[in-house]
Amino acid sequence: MMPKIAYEKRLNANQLAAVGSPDGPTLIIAGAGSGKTRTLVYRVAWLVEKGIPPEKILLLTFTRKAAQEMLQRVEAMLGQNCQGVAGGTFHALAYKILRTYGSRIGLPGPLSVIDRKDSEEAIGKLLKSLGLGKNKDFPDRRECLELHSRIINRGTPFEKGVGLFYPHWEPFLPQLKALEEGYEAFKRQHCLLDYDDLLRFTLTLFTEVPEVAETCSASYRYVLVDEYQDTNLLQAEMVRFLVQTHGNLMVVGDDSQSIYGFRGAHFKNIMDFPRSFPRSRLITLEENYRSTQPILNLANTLISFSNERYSKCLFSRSPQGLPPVCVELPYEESQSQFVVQQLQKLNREGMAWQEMAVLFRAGHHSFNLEIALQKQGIPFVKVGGRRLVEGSHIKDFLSYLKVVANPQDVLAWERILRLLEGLGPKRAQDLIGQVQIGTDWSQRLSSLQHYPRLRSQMEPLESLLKELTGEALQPTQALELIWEYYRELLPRIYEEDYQRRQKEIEEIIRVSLNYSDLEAFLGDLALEAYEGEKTGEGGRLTLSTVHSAKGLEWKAVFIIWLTEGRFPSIHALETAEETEEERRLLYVAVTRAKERLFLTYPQALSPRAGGWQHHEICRFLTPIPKEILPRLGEPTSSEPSKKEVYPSSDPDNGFPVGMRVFHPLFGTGVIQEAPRERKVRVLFKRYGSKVLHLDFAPLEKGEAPDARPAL
DNA sequence: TACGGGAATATTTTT
DNA sequence: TATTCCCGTA
Repeated sequence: MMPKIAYEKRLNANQLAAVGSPDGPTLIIAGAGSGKTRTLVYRVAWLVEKGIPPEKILLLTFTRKAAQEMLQRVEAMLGQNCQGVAGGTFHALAYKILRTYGSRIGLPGPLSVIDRKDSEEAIGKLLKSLGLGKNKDFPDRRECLELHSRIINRGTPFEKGVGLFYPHWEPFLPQLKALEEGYEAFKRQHCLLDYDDLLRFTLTLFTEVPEVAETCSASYRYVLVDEYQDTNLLQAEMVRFLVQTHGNLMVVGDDSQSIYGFRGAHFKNIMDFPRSFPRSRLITLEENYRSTQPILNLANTLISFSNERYSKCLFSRSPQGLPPVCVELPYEESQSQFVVQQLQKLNREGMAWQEMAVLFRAGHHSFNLEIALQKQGIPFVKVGGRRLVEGSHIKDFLSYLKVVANPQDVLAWERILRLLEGLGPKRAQDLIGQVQIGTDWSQRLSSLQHYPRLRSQMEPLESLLKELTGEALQPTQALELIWEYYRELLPRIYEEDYQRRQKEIEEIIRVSLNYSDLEAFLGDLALEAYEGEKTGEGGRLTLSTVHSAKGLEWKAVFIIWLTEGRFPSIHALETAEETEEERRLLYVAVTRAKERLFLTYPQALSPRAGGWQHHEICRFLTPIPKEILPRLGEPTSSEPSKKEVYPSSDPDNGFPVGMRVFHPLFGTGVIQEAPRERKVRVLFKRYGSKVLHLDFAPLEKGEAPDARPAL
């Protein structure tokens, strides 16, 4: 059969080599913008054209959306349906496998995936029952979960992990250990899996039941993995099992874009590929089709200061272009103003909103800008940061469905119960108890009849649950029944903004239309693997965290908040390794831009600390020559005098021992001692004790900071 | 016990 | 900004 696609005309030599790779392992090192996605798309098309049944191809991507988009492109090229191609994230695949074979390792169904909020909830309960809840020095539930997850994803034994990653919590080791065991027991007892469990148990399954691994592997003939630099050890192991029967593996990645170290990813994975898979082919894609040369010059310079060795130097076909600029501004407000002005200017010059993006290190860095955009009526979507399914109204709403899918899910039961008026944490806890609420829920609920206030609320709830469990319903049908019940409660709970929340619930119902299987629906929601709003929806500016911007591109890109402590994040500077990852993160951000790139930073932090804190420009930009990165904006001379910021110069610096202080980056802490002038030792709950220069303001109750200087 | 209201507090990144 | 904490009241 004549191939429909003229591969030679549409691909460069290296891309072509990759697309036509013979069987066996292949590693593709693909620089930013080098047509990595394009190559994968053509590879899938090529395989299908060669007669490989689509369902024998497994495409593992970082998000479900990425997989969907690639497959759409394949279909467009071939004019042929490729829905059979298995695509999605490692976590989604793991969940599918565990639902099928989990019973082989003592995980009989139903299995519910719990998200981070649920995990925190569970840990919070345990903290309380272990009597650790009120100890202020003990890590809170969020911190406990972070510790737990980090240790699992690094594959470290528990005790060692605590000492290694969280030495200042080592005194609590026995309690932490008890908590850890309690958490594992809790999940197992109630058939709950957290994100880490999905990968962990899949590996356990593959290891302990080899024939399952073999079956899974044999159901595919070609495995393709995108963003391989961001896989962790567990995921790499999973891949190894999945290709064991055929060895046909193609991974694509870029060591310079490894930005998920906090999740245990290490670019060592990609470096070790040739050793793990002997006789593998290596193909490098260096030609950049995305950005102009001035932007690439910045990217190349940026990464050249890295301590680690990188092999690539990006070069472009479009040498012409405006240089990127770095703009210093006095305050956050001025930064927002500047960005808005430039956006409007570009838009007037003919650039559509969807061709532009603003990127930042952390979700909340865009708050101020969002307000400014709203004022100006600039349409935008925000990606990353807060998640739809983590809203408490969504969680409440879905709880009714969750208990149908998994009657053991006490987290969902508790939510349902607590929505009843007159039923608080205590009674909910009593009802649920330590035992499984399980199938006898109706009996338990009827015990509520004793409380007069609750009696009238019981009837609707019971009949809802009966309807839901009565006959097998489609997810959408079930949700509509629930909505009938829940829509009454919504305005009562969220008086202010229940309309926004109502819209979000309707969005969830819309998503459910694509599903006929309850578990799959809930799983995809928890794994963020559903198709949200249609992609390519027109006319909106994108605001995104850098992490969520991975793999995407825009004509004009703004990167904001390039100050020490924000970008790079103060939380990521403990080790040189973390700092290097921040550098790569900036590299990723910079390489998103096709034509225009603006880097901005305000010189002062928000005035919340009671004074204006002078802030340094991001360390990665300091050594960049002006020819590569021109600087705009005058350094402001309005640095506040020490007297304005620090109210007194008492012998103890005005910071007496025991006083609570607020540091804009470390949060609140307590002064332990003031050993020298202008130096204090402060104990921060989260970061332990630190000696700091007096560069922050005391926390004065009730006293608002001075009015902001006019811009 | 539940719950309202006001204050405190936390904000890295994602599955 | 938005959740979580804490306390007084019913």
